Amino acid sequence: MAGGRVTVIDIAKAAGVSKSTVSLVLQGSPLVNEGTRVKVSAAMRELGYVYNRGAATLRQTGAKSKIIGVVVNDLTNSFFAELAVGVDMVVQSAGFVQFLSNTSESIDRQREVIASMREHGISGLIVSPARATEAADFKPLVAAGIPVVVAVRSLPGAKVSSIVSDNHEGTAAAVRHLASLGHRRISFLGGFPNTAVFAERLTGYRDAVVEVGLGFDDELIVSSAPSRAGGADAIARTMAMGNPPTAAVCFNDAVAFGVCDGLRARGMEPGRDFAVVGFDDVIEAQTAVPALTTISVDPQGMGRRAAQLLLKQINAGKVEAENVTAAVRLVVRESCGAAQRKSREELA
Amino acid sequence: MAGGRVTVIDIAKAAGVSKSTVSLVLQGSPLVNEGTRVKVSAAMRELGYVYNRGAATLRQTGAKSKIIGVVVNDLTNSFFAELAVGVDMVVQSAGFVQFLSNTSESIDRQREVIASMREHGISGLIVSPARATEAADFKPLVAAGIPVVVAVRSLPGAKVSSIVSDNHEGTAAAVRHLASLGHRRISFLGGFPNTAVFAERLTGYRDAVVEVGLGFDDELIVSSAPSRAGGADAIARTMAMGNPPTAAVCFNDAVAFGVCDGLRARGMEPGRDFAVVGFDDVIEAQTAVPALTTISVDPQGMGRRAAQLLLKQINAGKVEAENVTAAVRLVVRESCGAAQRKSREELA
DNA sequence: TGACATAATTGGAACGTTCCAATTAATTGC
DNA sequence: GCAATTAATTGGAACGTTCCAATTATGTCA
Repeated sequence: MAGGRVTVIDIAKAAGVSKSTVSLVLQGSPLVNEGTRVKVSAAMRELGYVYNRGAATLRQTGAKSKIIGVVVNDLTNSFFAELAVGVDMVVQSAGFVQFLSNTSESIDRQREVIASMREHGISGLIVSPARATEAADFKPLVAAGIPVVVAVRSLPGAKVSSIVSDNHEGTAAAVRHLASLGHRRISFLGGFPNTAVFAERLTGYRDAVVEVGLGFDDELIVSSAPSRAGGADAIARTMAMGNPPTAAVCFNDAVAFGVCDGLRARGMEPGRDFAVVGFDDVIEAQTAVPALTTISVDPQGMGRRAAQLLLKQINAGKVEAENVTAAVRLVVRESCGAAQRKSREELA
Repeated sequence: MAGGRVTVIDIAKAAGVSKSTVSLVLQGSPLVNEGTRVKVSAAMRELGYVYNRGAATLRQTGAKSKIIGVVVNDLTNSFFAELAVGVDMVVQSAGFVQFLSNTSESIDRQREVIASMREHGISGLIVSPARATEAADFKPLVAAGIPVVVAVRSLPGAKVSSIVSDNHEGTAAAVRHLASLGHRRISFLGGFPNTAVFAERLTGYRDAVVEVGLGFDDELIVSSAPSRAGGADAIARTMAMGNPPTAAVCFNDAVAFGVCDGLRARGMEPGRDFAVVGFDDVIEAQTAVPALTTISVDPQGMGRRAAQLLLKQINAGKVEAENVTAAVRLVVRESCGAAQRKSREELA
C-alpha cells in the first residue's frame, strides 16, 4: 500500500533518463526532446507519481509556495463566505491554492492562524481583520516581503493594500433616496463609533444630509451594538425624543432588522409608518417582511478583486500598497416605503 | 529588507550551539538543558525566526504535513459554510491547518483541487462531493494511505468514512408530525430520484407513512429539481391531480419555499390551507413568512464530528472506514399549520 | 575534415529541517 | 580513582526537488 512514495528518481529510472530531465519535463521546459517527454510522462502516469511541492518550494530560493492565505473574521456570515468564494475563484485559476481560516473575531486566533500560515510559506495574505486588530500586527509580514491585502475593514495606519466598499457613497445614496421621498428628519442608527467603518458611513450620511439641504443634527445619531438587538435598542431611544425622525439609515442590515422589530413593538409598521434603509444586502434582506431596502455590496466581486490585487503584487515582486474602494449600489425594496410590493421576483 | 530568511543554523550560531540542539528545542525535547533552551528561544525571538514546516515535512518520512484538505461543493450555501467552520474549529485546535476549496458542483474543479492538495501533502481530506462524484475518484487517495471522510452526501460504494445526516429519520419524523395534525394524504415533493440522499429521504417518508397507517400511494411522490423553481413546479403538478394531498414533506428547504410560492399562486396560504415541511433548516427558514417547519441538521456540529473522525484516523495510522449518521430534529414553526402565528398574520 | 554552434542531457550541490550514531561532560557506584 | 551510567550535545546524512555548470550528441559551414 503506502510503500515509499514514488519520486522523480523512480520515474527517471523507469524512463531511462536522469532526474534532471524529469524535472525539466515537470516544468514544461522547451529544452527537452518531444520523444523523451512522452516517455517520461508515460512513466509518471504508470507509477502514479505525485509532485512534491514542498520539496520544490524548499529548493527554490524565495517563497514561491503557490499558497495564499485567507483569513476572515466570520465565515458564518454569508457575506464573508461569498468573499472567500470570490477569492478562491481567481486564486485557483492562477494555479494557487487557498488556505482559509476563520477567526470568529478572536484576535488571538487570528495571530495563531497567521503564524501558522507563515510557517507554511504562504506567498500572500488576504485578511478581513478581527475587530481589535492593530496596524502593527502586519508589520512582520510586510517586513518579510509577503504581500498583504486587507479587505472589508480598513486598517487605519497599516502600510498594506486594502479593498473596502464605498461606505461613504453608500450611506450618502441612502440619504438622498430618503430625502427624495420627502423625509426631512433622517436618523443614523447603530454601530460602534470607534471603528473605521462607522466613521466612513457616518460621514457619508453627514455629507449627504447637508448636501440635500437638511441641517445636520447631532441628536439624530444614535449608536449601538451592530446587531439586531442593538438596532431595537437604538430605535427605542430615538423615538423617545422630542422631535423624532421619520426615517433612518442603519449601520448595517442586522441593525435595520432590529429597528423593524422595535418599530413593530411600538405599533408602527416599517415601510409604511417609518422608512428604514440597511447596509450590506445580506441574503435575508430580500426575503424579510418587509423586504429591506439596503446598500448592496457584491462580496464575491470584492473577493475576486482582492485576489487580483494580491496576485499582482506577488507577481510584481515589488510590494507597493494600493487602496481600492468597491462600488456599492442602492437596492430599493419595501422597507423605505417607496416601492411596489413585489420583492419576490428578485429571488430567481 | 527581505534578505535571506533566518534558518535554524543562524540561530544556532547566535546561541552558540549546534543546529541539532536548536532542532531539539523546536520540538520541545526533554533532552535539552533548561539553560540552553532559554538561550535558544531568546535567539529565535531576537532574529525573528519562522519555522519552515515544508523542510520539516520533507525530512520526515511519511506525510505528516499538519494540513488537512476540505472540499465543499458550494460554500455560498450557508449550510456548507457552517460545516467548514465546524471543521476548522477542531482541526485548528489540533494544530492542523485547513486547506479549503469550493468546487461549485464542478467535478473537474474537484479533481483539480484534490490533486493540488495531494501535491501539498495533505494528511487527510474531508469532502462534501460534487454531484457526479464517483466512488472510484477516491481510490488513489486511500491507496496512498490518506484518510478521507465524505460528508453530507454519501458516496455509495466508496471504501471511505462518511458522516451524513439521518435522512431516513428526518422525513419519517416529518410524516409523523403531519399525521398527528390530522393529515391523511401527505405528499413527498422534489429532489432528483437518482441520488442517494433522495433515496434515503424517500424511504423515511415511505416507512413512516405505512407506520402511521396511511397507505403508500405512488401518485403522491412528485420529483423535481431540488430548487425553489422545482418546488413550485412540483406542487403545481401535484394539485392538478384528482385527489390532491393536504400536506407535503419536501426534499429540502429550497423546494419547500418553491412549494409555498406555488400555493400562493393558486390562492392558497401555506400553513393555513396546506401544510409544508422542509429539510435542512437553512437560515432563511426562520425569517421567511410563514416561518418554515423543517428538519434541522446542525452543520457546524457535523463539521466538528467529521474533523474528529478524520483526526482519529490520522492518528491511528490505520485507515478503517467508519460510517456515522448525525441526528436530526424536527423544528416546528408556522408552515405546517401547527403553531399559532405570532405577529405577522396580516400579510395573508 | 575540422571548427563551431546548437540541441539535449546530466551529475552534483543546495534548500532547511530531522534523524541517527557518536561524542563529550557530568555524575555515580564501589 | 576508574569504569560505568546518565545527561547534553553534535556532526553528518537524508528527504525530493531545482538550479548550475558541464557534458555529450547532432548538425552546419567553409
